[in-house]
Amino acid sequence: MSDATLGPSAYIVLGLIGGCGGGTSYDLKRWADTSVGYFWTFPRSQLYAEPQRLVELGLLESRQEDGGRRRRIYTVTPAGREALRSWLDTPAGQPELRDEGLLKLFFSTQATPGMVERLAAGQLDLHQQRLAIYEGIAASGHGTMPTGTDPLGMGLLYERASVAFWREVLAGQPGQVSS
Amino acid sequence: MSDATLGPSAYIVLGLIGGCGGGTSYDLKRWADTSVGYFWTFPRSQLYAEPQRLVELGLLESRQEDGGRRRRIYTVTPAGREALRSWLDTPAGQPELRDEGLLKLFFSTQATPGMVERLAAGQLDLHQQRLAIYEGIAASGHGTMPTGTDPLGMGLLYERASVAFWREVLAGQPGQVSS
DNA sequence: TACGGCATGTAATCGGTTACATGATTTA
DNA sequence: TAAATCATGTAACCGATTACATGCCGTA
Repeated sequence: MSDATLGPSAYIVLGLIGGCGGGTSYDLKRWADTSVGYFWTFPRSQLYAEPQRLVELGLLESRQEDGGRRRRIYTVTPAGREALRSWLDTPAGQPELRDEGLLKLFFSTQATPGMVERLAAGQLDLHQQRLAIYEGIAASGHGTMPTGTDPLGMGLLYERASVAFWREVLAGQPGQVSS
Repeated sequence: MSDATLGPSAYIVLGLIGGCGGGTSYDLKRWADTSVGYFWTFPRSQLYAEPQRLVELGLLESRQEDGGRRRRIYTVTPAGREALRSWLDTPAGQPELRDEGLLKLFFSTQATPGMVERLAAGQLDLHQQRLAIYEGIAASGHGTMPTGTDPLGMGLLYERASVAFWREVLAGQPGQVSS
């Protein structure tokens, strides 16, 4: 039971469905997009494949509508709830930045002149946008899910750090316009 | 040329070999472990498979030793250098946190009592260790690769933010020992 | 020359991504 | 009722991870 070899996305599905008391793959997509999707994305098709796997493992139950779209509505089984709890209690490993922008910065000595400046400007822009979104959510009180509210806090810290970092990189480049 | 559908690991290989003027898969592993590996990891076998793909694409050349271990030594071709440059000049996308610890925190309302405290303690520990490593590298002047030195700066900011964050989470939990 | 560990690779599997394809509702 | 969009899924491919398997080299 609770085969330890499930990936994080399996638990995301379990957690989302468990937290909302059941839903369809399409529901999952919408919930994810406005919550966990800010720091962990995956393609939509995953949200169709993963629940089926979980049904076969006995961690989810699916009920199919008769008429209309005949969509599948998933709910978590007791075994599923237990599997989630057990995963939650397993110590998490070291997270990785895995930032393509940093990667490019890392290899920038092999690049065309001016590349770092362009990169930094682009990254700065993206992080500022994301920061604005997070600040909006924080100001409006909360996200959509019943959750320990804190991950947003880390998001804010991370985006602020990123903005500061890329601004610094940009400032270190020759030839940037003073502003 | 320079098929735009190569993954980041392909460019890591190109960048590492390009930066060091050639080497074996084993060399790649060692270089990666002490540099880019701090924020972007992959299994060792990837460093054997990826170069072969790149040779077929004409981005790397391989020369095989005659005697001894008969290992393959890779060097970057002009086309490879060009492909790397072109990738470096492509704007990078939004990075994701993809932090399993945050994921668990996010779903912590469905967990066993005390889980958040255990999680936070574990994460705090990991981040403190990693921060100490980065500070050591920063103090000693530099890493092993000829590179734009800056990614380490982001690593420091990120680890400091993480330490602050998990400390905060821990402080918000009932029942922790005061220290 | 035997042994231990360093070094080097291959094979099989599997999750994740892209691309494709269709049906249901709504609204003009 | 036609068009547009929302919603729902499947199929095929490919990169990445795990597991397996073996060969060289220094040293005792």
